[in-house]
Amino acid sequence: MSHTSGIRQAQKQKTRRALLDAALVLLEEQSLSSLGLREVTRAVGVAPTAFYRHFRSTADLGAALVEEALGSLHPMIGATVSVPGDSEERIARAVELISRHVEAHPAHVRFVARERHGGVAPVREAIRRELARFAEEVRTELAGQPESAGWSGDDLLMLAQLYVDQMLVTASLFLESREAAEPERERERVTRLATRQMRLIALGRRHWLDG
Amino acid sequence: MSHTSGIRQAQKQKTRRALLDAALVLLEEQSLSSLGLREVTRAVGVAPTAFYRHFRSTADLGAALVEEALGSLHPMIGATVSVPGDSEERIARAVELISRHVEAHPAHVRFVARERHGGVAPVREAIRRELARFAEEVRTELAGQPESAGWSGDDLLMLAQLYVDQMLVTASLFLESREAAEPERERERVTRLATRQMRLIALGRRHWLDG
DNA sequence: TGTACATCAGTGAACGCGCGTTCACTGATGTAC
DNA sequence: TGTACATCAGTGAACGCGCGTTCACTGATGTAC
Repeated sequence: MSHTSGIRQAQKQKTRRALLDAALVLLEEQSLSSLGLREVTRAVGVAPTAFYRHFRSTADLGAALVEEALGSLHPMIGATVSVPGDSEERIARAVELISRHVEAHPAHVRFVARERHGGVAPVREAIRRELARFAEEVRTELAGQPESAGWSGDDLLMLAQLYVDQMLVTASLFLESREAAEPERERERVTRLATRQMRLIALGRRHWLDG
Repeated sequence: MSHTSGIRQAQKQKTRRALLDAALVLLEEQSLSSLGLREVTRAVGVAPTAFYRHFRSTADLGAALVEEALGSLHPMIGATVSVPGDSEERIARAVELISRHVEAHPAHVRFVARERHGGVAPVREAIRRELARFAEEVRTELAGQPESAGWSGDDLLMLAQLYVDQMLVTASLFLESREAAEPERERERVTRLATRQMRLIALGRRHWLDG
């Protein structure tokens, strides 16, 4: 019947998943441009040649990881911006969401942070494209808020990009906090820092049209 | 006489310089964790074993590059923050300085952007330490400005870190602009974007103590 | 349901290649007298 | 200034190793009748 059900397809998906997961683990300690095909298959327990049934190269596997990692970031960014409440509540909730996302998907976050400026051009380009899409979506969210009355589309995109970059910086700090001597204390320090930075940006936003 | 003059020392320094320069060129297209010792010596035209007269490993060479790259970033950051004039003039001058720095040291900027979250832990750590030092210096600069009256040291550091991250984001955008279809147009777009983002942050700074 | 054939995910041997590292060396430069 | 010895940046051969890729294969799963 279906081409995507059946025992054979299920088994193939399972192996593919295992390759992606093994790669994510290996990429915690190295970058994509030094990741070896044999390393990945060895970690999974299949023959090196099995790799080619799923990916053309490790760069190709990397492209698949971009889609997966930014797919998981997508709902988080949407939720971060569209949270209800007053400014202060929204900021607290946004920082909380970023923190939870890092706890839930540390390998994905690390991968994006590392490969965003990494040595594999197509992967870098794929991340750049996805982040540009995110910024557009954030702009659309922002445009719907009463605080954005009178803003040009251009200025809204400027603000959206500032938010997206700030989210990535914050996510990266949360990631590093996991390896600190006292992770919980460090996580709280980052929460406090990110909250105040967001607050300052929100203040700037509020007074943007003052002049 | 001196241990650091003499023909032998001069020649050694020249080879060391050549190794660093060759590495910087190679690192435009890949990351440190995949850079090979033989690659570097081949590019310079010396035997692979000559490498060991200068560095223990490519990671060690990377650490030397951190020092060099952030040493060149150091005066730029100081100049960016301590420029005279009113807020608008200072912002324009700061963005201009970042743009010029990227034009003058593109390989250094790329190296820092790439390896800040790269796969080589000691290099990552060295960059983190240097950027923390920069943030401290920016805080000191900010503390001397009249706009900072009434600010806590903690809040000033928060703002300094926001500035440092924003500078790196902007530098990275200028770097990417060099590879755009129309580099000059793209550079102007980035200038306009970065200027407005800095302006928004400056607005937030001005109203930080309002509440 | 049973049979005969097609598909295709994963195998395992083999390949040529470039890697990092070792070692004893060479010969120009430096030093002591 | 000249001589005799020490230093040490760079050499070149050799090593064992893991890499990516090829190829013909196997055998479980899928399909047609």
